[in-house]
Amino acid sequence: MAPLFHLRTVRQGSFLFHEGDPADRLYLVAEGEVKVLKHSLGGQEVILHLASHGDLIGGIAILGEQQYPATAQAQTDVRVASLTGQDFWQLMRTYPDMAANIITILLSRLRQAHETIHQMAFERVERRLARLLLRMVTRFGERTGEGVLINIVLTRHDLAAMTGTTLESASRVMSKWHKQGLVESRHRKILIRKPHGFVEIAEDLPGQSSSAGHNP
Amino acid sequence: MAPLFHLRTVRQGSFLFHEGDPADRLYLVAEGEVKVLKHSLGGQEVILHLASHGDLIGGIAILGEQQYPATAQAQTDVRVASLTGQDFWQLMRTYPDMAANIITILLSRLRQAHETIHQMAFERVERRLARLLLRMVTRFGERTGEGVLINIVLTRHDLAAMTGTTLESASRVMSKWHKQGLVESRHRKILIRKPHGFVEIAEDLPGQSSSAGHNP
DNA sequence: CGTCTCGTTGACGAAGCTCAAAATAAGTGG
DNA sequence: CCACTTATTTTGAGCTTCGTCAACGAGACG
Repeated sequence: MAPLFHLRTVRQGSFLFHEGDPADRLYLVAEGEVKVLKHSLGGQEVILHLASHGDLIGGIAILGEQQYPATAQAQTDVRVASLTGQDFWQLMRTYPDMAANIITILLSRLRQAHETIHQMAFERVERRLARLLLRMVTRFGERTGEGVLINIVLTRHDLAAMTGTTLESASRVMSKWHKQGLVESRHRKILIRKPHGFVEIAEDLPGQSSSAGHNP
Repeated sequence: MAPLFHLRTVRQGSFLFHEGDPADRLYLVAEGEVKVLKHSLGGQEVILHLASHGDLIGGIAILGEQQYPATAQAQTDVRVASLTGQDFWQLMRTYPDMAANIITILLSRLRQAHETIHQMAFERVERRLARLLLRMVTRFGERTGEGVLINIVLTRHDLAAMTGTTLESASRVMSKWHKQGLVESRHRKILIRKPHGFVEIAEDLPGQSSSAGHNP
């Protein structure tokens, strides 16, 4: 089993692979965060997935397709195991339980992707961002005296790329929320002061702020 | 093996399950087309996937989640095999090669979903529609004397739901293309007269029509 | 021939993208 | 610690795409 794997450390900001590269290997994330993204012609990006421990990246290599359809970049320092598509199948045959694991992972990812499509079709930027922050809170949130800190570096650019909008729009919304006392920025990280406020925005609860119903 | 499966025929328009239903079974499509969709509060819908022979529907049941996150509706008359999540795992254990199959299917689906997210983030309605039609051509296209017929019933509503836009916008674009002699409607089906025209729209080729470059 | 679904078209407005510029924060080397 | 450089964020103004509301036309079907 050992020889099939190839362990590697990737520094923050480095790329595991770029869209269009020959898809020869797939990666299992052991530690850290990897973002999977796609670029537009104009240089903007969408983040399709933020992978953590146990996640599969570049799975397309399993299919024997020619090229990676997306780019993978380390969001933090990362440790990964990489293997070829062939070795992957070998591994599945040897340890059938792993196949079950992979299926589970893929199903979750698919559900998440569908959720994103749904949101992009129907929900406006503000709400998409609110939902994103709530998800980030459950994944990276740490209680502090002042609120919940999302303990990962997230720039406005990242937020925009994760919600399918522009840097400017993301900034505007964050800035508005800051004025309302909902969030705070702390060294590139986001501090949520009133988690409940975001639930109100994400779902359609009244809250006590600004515009009430949108259903005239 | 036989007793694990439960074969069923579903008539066009009927539902396999609705979003929110208890997710007790998953389905393998034997014949016909099933659309997987989600509704907005306002009653609009997005089509997340159009499943054909060999496809997996309601896979979420495998995870043991409580509810289906989407709705599945027969686009044509359909034959499906259904089984419980438990039986699914049983099946995987008995026929490990099936696991490989499922992984392959899920990876393709995930790639497609990512492609959709990318398009919704960066591309405008017209181009999304053009790409959709090209995909439909490769899947359901049949050469005829007048062009390529997409041999499946697709209303403007369907087109809108598949591209994440509104019925009106889809209609406007189709109508414009009709005037340009690119498409024709034939009993709820779409006839593509100039496939190459769509490639020009989908990619960013000049063609000889309307607005040229958008990159000033 | 009436009814129903589907498609077309127009007018209007708003969300959010683009372009532009300035302000702030974060690093860096001395 | 300060001066300087670079990255990030904020904010404004104008404009475009697209969604919304509304009305009408056309085909299908009993």
